[in-house]
Amino acid sequence: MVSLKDLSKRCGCSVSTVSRAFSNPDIVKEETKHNIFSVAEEMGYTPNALARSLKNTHSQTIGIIIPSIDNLFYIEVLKNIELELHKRDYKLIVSFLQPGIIDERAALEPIVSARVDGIIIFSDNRDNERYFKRIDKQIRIVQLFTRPYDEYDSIVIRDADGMELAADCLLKRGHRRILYFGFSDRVEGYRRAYRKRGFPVPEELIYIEDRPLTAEIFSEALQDHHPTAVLTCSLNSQTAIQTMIGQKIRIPEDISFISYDDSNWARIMGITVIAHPLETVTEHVVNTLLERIHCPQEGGITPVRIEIMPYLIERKSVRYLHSQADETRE
Amino acid sequence: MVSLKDLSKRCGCSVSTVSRAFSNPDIVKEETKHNIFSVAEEMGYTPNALARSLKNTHSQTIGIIIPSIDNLFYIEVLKNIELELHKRDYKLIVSFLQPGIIDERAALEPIVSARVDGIIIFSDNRDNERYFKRIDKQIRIVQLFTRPYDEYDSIVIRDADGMELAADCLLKRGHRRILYFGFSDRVEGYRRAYRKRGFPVPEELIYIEDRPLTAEIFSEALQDHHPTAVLTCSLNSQTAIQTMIGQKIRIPEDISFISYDDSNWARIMGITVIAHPLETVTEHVVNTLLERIHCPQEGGITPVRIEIMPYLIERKSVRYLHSQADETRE
DNA sequence: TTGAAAGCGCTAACAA
DNA sequence: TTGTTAGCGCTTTCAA
Repeated sequence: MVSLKDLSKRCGCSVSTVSRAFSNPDIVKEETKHNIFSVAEEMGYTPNALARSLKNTHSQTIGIIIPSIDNLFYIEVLKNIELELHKRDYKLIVSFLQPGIIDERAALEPIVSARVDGIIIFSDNRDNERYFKRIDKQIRIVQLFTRPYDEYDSIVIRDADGMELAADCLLKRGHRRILYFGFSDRVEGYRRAYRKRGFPVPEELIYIEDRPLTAEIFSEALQDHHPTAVLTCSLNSQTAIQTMIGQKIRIPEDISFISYDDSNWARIMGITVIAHPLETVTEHVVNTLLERIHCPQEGGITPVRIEIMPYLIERKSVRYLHSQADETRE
Repeated sequence: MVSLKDLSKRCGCSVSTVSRAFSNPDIVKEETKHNIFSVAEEMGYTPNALARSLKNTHSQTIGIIIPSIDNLFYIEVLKNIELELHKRDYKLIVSFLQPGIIDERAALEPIVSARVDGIIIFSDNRDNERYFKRIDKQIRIVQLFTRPYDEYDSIVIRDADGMELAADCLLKRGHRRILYFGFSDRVEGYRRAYRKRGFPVPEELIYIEDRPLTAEIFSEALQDHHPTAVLTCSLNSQTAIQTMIGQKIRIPEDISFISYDDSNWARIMGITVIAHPLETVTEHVVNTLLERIHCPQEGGITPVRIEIMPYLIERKSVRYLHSQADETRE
């Protein structure tokens, strides 16, 4: 590939002059510069970012590690982050996790090797604490959606509050028997919604699951508790809706439904959801990371902790329950 | 960050010995090697891929450019390609296109600058032919799903054949009035299916659209033609299904439906689809690309052209139309 | 305004 | 088995 040296030969000037023409054009004579540019164009020169990065101590590259969880939101976030980084002249190295095959550590290694300027992670545990500690402080790290490490910057979503929003939306419409399938860290919002309205929390309707929900478990729960509404998280929501469709349960006529996390199918089917502000997330991630990179503060860094509030998108999956009588009739 | 030089000082040997310990361990004495490794571990050494790539002439990096079309299949492909590349010690630089903001050319530049060993593109035109021509032959290019450039390797899907599969599935079940919304390159399959069964092709039911379908257009078509079945492509499918849900049209009781391209929502809603073999695609892309990289054949390269056959996934969105009588009753 | 020279971290040919 | 040396393509002092 054509290098500065090749250009310099054809231009009859030194390599440094050619270099300056690209990286510091102001200090080189118009004429020389024009000549260099036209020769560069003619020879099809593209700067070698590898060499440049080696010399400078930044690579204009960010690494991101996407967990295997099949959440479309991650992809939206990925896309938006890449778009924003591109505008700011950063490249993105992407690595996906795969349980049992590619773990965080395996994903991290090539990224560190590539001497990225920053890394975006979604870790939900400190399993690789030792490895993380070894990553040079030069490489900035920001945690997205989770906060296992106190020492890094983080952008997280206030999921419990989001869940409260969802539960309250249902409560407000007269629902009392709301079946909950989700993570333990969010259930507090569900309980809070009941308490704030002065209703007893129906603990028997709370299913805290760390593993994906199955159609069987869901059907059983439906039969056992006769809920008027269902509130579930991401992957669980898919199982729930699929099971209900299979059983010809109409939404919202038979059962009302809110899904935590927006998705394509929820939009298509008119399911009310709790969504996350994509642009806000992107903005915070990129800003936080790049600010750290451009203004490196050695020594005691206080990690930035940004919390983002989810919001409710009302569609057509929640029915208004007028009275207790109505509820009994279900 | 700690370098080979740092290690060599602490180990009391030369930089080359340390280098060999990592890249060619067989030719360095056990003892020396062990010492080097333990010191490396202790000092937290991670090889600098930038420097290595500069010296060698490959970067173990592939670039991929994802079009803005909101097709989940691209993402699945992306994920699988990354997973496979990771296994083979390649990193992936991802760039998304954004109409009017980031075009192919803008996406390509940093990737070429990063001196990737190969590029995966989804171009559907030759708009950037001149720029492509300038990309050093050292960087291998493979086109995925489309084939605008004759001179590069390509992996494409036999979409017309896939469409024939879909149309025939409907025809077989007694449907004759199949509304088609899709791209012009696939419609031939639709026509072929009719012809093969000896039915006249209902040209009035064919809507060839290059722009996304709107709910209005779709509703009108439904009213005008009273189809018994609908056959649509990717994004059009979403509009179609959403419109039908909105109008309380039952699938398949009122109208049968097949969507070209599988998706999450299709799975959830039990929609019969034409799907693409993800693993086959991934395998071919990665193999084709890496083979080219590892066995560079200078001079007249005959581009590889791989065609992949889509397949039908039958779910529950196609109804059996027993007789003409049935059809009239619709 | 330009050039010469050193060096970023690594590899590889050559010599020892 | 190891060390010396040159060089990948670039930037950046320092000097001219």
